[in-house]
Amino acid sequence: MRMMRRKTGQRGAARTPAKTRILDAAETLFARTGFYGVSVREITEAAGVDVALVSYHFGGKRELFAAVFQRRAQLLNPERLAMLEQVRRQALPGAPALEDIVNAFTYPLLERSARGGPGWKSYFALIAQVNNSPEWGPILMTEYFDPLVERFIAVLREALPECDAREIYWGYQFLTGALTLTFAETGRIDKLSGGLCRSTDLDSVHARLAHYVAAGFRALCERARTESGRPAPAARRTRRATSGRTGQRAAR
Amino acid sequence: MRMMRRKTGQRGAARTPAKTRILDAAETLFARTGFYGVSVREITEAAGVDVALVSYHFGGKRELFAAVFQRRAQLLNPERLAMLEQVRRQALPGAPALEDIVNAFTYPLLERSARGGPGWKSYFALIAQVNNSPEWGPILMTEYFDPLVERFIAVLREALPECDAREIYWGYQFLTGALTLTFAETGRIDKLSGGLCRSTDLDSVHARLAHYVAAGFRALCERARTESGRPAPAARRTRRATSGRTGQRAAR
DNA sequence: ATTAAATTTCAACATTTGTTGAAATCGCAC
DNA sequence: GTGCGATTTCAACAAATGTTGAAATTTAAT
Repeated sequence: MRMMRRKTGQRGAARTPAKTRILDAAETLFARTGFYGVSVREITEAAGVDVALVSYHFGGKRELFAAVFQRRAQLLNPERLAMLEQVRRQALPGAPALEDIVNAFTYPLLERSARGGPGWKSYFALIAQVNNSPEWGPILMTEYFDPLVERFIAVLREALPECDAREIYWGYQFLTGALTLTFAETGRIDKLSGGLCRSTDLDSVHARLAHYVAAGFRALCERARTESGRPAPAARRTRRATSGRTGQRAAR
Repeated sequence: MRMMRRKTGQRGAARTPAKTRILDAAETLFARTGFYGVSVREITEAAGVDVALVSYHFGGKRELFAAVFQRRAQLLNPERLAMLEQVRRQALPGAPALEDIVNAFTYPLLERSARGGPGWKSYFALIAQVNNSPEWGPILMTEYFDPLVERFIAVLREALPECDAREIYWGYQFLTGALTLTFAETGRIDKLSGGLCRSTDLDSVHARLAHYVAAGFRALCERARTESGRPAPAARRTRRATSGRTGQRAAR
């Protein structure tokens, strides 16, 4: 006889499969207190599922952690890549504006975190922690995001052809740092600003980050062009602060 | 009867007190795998000290964590504040350059992480994690750093008098994100750049970050000034990407 | 040398940790 | 229904968790 549909539906019901429920619960809890801050039992209880199923479905706690990380990455990255290529295509025969490149990098993330539901929100909070973790960062971020990042950096280089590659890498690093801290949504900016800004207001971030970062990139390239004379490690100078000469403006 | 000298050291020696050794070991290990990733026993074994001493000297594991966090913060912040005031004084009767303000914020940190010894390095890696943790960030960062941050933001506002305060708060948030990810030293930029950039090369960061951030701040203020007409949440726009008009340069 | 306080040691505590096998149950093609 | 593989349950494992109280030791002032 014909089986009924499947999925969550009413009646015979067949609720979401255990594997998915575990991933969902793990996502939430890992985002809250990190890998070691949650026990397998807490996860399975939150998922309404037996403890042993973690080993059965994933092999172990670490593999579950990686699975959580991978699940949404593989949804996200193709979309980001497509957006990047679209931006690139539209700018032909020239290179796209820096703002547009950065935007293709950040927009799919900000959009899902803002309006994709609580699962996405947890996921990005988790990324914020992993990205800043010496233990997990080099493993998970590298494995699941670096191929995409390399493509982005290539396009950035096209858009800044006379710029030393190192400036681009550092500029990208500053970008990720700013972006991931935003995802952490610790509420610190709320307190600092007395409620004027809200961590959860990712539209505000979307309106600002690309401008901020693009200007930063340009400043780095400019600096490299004009200051190439002095190697500029600085760090000795007890008295004068470093700056370049670009900044006197406000003091005049 | 007379006991022999002490223990390890030769002569009167008086090796570092247990409390300090615990803090040192905890700093290293917490930085590596976070609060839950290390047991009290691992810490005390690394410190060469009995387990019970953590409870005796600090009260418990959580209090130890906070103590680690506080120890160097109280060394750091007065110095940063002094540098900020010095920068401010030198610029009178005008306001300091943005680069100099940012530099007063970051230089004491970068300098210690680069040349202050392994303890400082661990400390900043720990900060990177705490700053991006929804669990600890709002507690520890706020308590130990926000008074200082408020002063910095006040000076930033002096330097950008016509700029909406919100731009400054967001600009600051992007700055901390970029800075703390740098402290994490995950080695990701090393792989990405094929060895061209090194996470540990904080002099490179020092030479770049202030320029990047200062340019970012200016771009935010400029955006607020010119785009105030459209509320600019965007997020719809399928075609045109955001950019301003500044970015065409490379495409020409 | 005597004393009292501060520090360190030791052993044990009740929980909780991740993982595992064997049994039970389910889904579904025959 | 029968049978079979996939999934779930249950109970238990050894190891590790943070904390504590009592005893031993060290430290420093008298």
